[in-house]
Amino acid sequence: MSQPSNPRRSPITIRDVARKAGTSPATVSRVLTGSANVRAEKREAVLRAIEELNYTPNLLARGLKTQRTRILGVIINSIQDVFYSTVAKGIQDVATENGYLILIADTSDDPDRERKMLQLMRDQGAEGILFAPMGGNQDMVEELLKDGVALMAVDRTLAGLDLPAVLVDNRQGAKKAVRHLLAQGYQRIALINSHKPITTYQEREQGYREALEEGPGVDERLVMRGGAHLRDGLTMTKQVMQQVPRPDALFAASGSLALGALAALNDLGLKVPRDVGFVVFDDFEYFSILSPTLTAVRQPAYEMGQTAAALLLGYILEDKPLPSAPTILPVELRVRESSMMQRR
Amino acid sequence: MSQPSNPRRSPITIRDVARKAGTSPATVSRVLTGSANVRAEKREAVLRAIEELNYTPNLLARGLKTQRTRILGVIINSIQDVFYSTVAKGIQDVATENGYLILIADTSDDPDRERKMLQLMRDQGAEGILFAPMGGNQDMVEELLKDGVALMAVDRTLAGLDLPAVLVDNRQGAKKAVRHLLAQGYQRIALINSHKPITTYQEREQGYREALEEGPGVDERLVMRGGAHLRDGLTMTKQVMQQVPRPDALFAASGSLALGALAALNDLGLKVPRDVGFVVFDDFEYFSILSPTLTAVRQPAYEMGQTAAALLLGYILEDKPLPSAPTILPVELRVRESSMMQRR
DNA sequence: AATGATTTTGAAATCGTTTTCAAAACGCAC
DNA sequence: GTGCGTTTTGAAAACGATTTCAAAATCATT
Repeated sequence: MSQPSNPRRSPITIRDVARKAGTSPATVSRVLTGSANVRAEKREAVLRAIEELNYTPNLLARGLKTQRTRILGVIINSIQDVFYSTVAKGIQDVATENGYLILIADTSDDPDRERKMLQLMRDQGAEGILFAPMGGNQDMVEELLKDGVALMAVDRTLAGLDLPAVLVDNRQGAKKAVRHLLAQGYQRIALINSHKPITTYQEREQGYREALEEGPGVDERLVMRGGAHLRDGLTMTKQVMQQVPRPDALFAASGSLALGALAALNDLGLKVPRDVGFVVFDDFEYFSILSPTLTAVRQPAYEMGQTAAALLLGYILEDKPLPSAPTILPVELRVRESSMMQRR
Repeated sequence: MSQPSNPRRSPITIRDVARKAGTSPATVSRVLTGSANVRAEKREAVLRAIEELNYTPNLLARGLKTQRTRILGVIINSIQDVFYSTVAKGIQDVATENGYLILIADTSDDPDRERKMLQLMRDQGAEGILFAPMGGNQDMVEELLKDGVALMAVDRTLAGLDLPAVLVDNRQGAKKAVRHLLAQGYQRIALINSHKPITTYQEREQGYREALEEGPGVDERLVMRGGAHLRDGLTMTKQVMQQVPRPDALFAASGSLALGALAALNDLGLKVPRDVGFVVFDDFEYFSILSPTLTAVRQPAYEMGQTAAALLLGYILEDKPLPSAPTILPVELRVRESSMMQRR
């Protein structure tokens, strides 16, 4: 590996400031951090020198010494996904409010990548890490927790570990959605879900089941599980629509699955909501300008990021204990056209 | 500020490894970095010790000494914006390929925030910074360039500085869009644009003008400029639609402006494309499932991030010179229903 | 076996901060 | 002016790595 010759960091250090201000680095540090009092005139000399030299402290050096890097790590499935990028935005906003910067990485739901990123962020000195675990790394997570690394699960969690977490009420959200379809008069409600062992999908399915059990009961032939991509939603939907009698409504457990499902219905020449009612978990902005507009479960993504970051920073900065039970945020059903049964 | 007592970083250091392997830190460092040869048996002892102690080097310490932090900064307008998060994804992918992690921050197009973030990332040891400048900080950017900080503009740039940049061909894209409308038979094509002094908007307007000058000429009353938000698109559209004779087509200079414009047309009871033709700069995934589907200029966002990061890392890691002229990526017009004039 | 050339090694300096710790300066009372 | 208690200060030791430099060990050659 060649030794690159190009950039040099700002060469001015705390010694330069000290020299110019006619004092020692120790004193400069004291005015920098306010950790002890320094005589007014000296303080001003230092401040002046800082100003004139345009000095800013090297945060790496400071971090090395103090363990306070003011960096938080964020690991999510995909940064392009608007749900997660909204969560990230929430995290970022409270982070910068506290002078923190965020390292971000996505995993594409690959456990090895998650592992690598957890390690890397820790080594880079992140004071805390917020992540949406996809399972498969419980051993490492446990290890990290034991080592005292400030960890916080967002959106998803890991069963069996007492990992601090901020989640949304997936079960309740799904329940609301399905109850709503039932109330509209739909009877045979299919679930388009992912089979991935991720808590969100599992909880949504649970909610679906609970709602149906209050009424007509669950027909296992209508419970579909597959990949998490659009194309998976498409194939599952085509398949489930072959049942006789045909399902008269669909509950899609995620936005991508929903888009696939809609494409499938379109291919099959079925109209929403006339032929099939439709509700989706997760509300994208444009669902309200599609036609038909889509009934959806809205998740408080931004708030989730905010509260997760606030709790973690409270722990890091003020030693506030992290809640031992997950914080669960309520979701909201946004009723739109796609679930409005038209009586014939 | 209270001294928090909670976490401790992994307490095992290179000395521990050295001790366990019966050698010195220097040698451990040598096997860690491969910077010099060490006798096979010793190397193995070291490797074994590393393994057993589960040691990973403290990257802060390393970065302090070597200036090589393996961190890149990314500063964009909004991380929730799918265009920018796609750019970020492109950056991230080549970053992690090279063992780099990215610090990310958004600015909401606030110059002060941009300033602060540039400074912060530099102080945190970012080896390079990719950003989409909104103007207003040329002084600082110039300063940073002079200090030898590896900077790279993405999507937008600053005139007058020779700032390395990777951009898309906004002018050509707009030109294609407007030419297409003209070819479809539309005559009075209005522009819904932002007045912000950001290069992308300016170039798009330029392309619009150039295309019209090839044909019917520019009618200044049809050139609207306002804020960049959905609501601004809405008001501008309502306003421009009062002209007599009414515009028969709209070119929206951004996705948000387009959504506002569509809402306005809807309010006015005008149908696309029957009453007004419609093209938008920037293609969102769902434009192809709206009805009507929207004709749009697709920008290679992911590729833009990739090339920008690749160029910057080439410079940082291999001393490859940065191109002195901006790299300009081609865009593509995706023709869909909204621009299809129906002959009556 | 002795010599010199070459590799391999470890002690110590360094990166730029913060933080002890003990000395210096100050304030106040007599 | 002396003495004593406080503040204010700077020298030096961290933090955890890498790198220089010279000594020690190895190898090759005779």
